[in-house]
Amino acid sequence: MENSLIFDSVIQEIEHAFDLTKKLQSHVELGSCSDRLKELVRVLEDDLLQIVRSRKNDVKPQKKPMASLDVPVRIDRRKIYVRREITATPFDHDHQWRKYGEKKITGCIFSRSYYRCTYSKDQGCTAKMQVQRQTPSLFLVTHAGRHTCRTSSSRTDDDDTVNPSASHVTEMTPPVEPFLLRFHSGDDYKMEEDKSYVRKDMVQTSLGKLESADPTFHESVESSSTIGGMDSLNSVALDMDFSVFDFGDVEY
DNA sequence: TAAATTTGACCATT
DNA sequence: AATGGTCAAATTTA
Repeated sequence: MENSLIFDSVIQEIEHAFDLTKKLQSHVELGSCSDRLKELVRVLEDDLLQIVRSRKNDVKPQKKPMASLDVPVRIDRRKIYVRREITATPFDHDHQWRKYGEKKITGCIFSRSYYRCTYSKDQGCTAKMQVQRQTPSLFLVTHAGRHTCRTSSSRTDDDDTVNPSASHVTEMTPPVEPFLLRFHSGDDYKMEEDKSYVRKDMVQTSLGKLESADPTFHESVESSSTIGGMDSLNSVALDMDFSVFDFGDVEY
């Protein structure tokens, strides 16, 4: 029980390292670094990728990793229940959400989106949700607070319990088509789809809705001929379906 | 035209 | 000053 949580946390850290390495590699590839250095970074990235991939061969944590995950840990009034999960399908069919903000987060490629319950106003429901796209196909979803609203679509629940009857999760369509991600110089990034780069401001990332980019904004590729691992990342990401990896209380 | 989203401003925290 | 969360006016969508 406890172990699966730790296991997932470690994997999470490695994935983070992998992401950082990709960043490093893009800088190295585009810069005037020695071939030796470029090679080293490639090896590093490959090694991390292998570790992430090996996860599939290990014992997967159950869909319901911990009983305690289902029990909101409430300490005091200043803290509210928070649950985080990484998923390729950041949908919540049981509740309606209203987006109220979007923010560029330092160190993150994609913007973070902020949602509150649609009925927060008329029913005083305080449930909130953040969606942070981390890779082309994975989203970190942070739920904060519990739904107190009563609507036709929300069932009995004292929800908040992670309740992915496996079918409910797996039958959902992935929010976006797989596509490649590459970094450009500086903090800029661009999407690659069919050998074309897409301008950053053309990319919509709210709740998995990815608006098809305007073709007129495509640019040709110059230097980044082979940044390996990106294809691999895609496949890895798609292999990793729903899993809960963390939870905790957060001050508000 | 009501509801939902977008987006820069605003604010609190560090 | 930088950062992240929220507000709210403008804009888009159904």
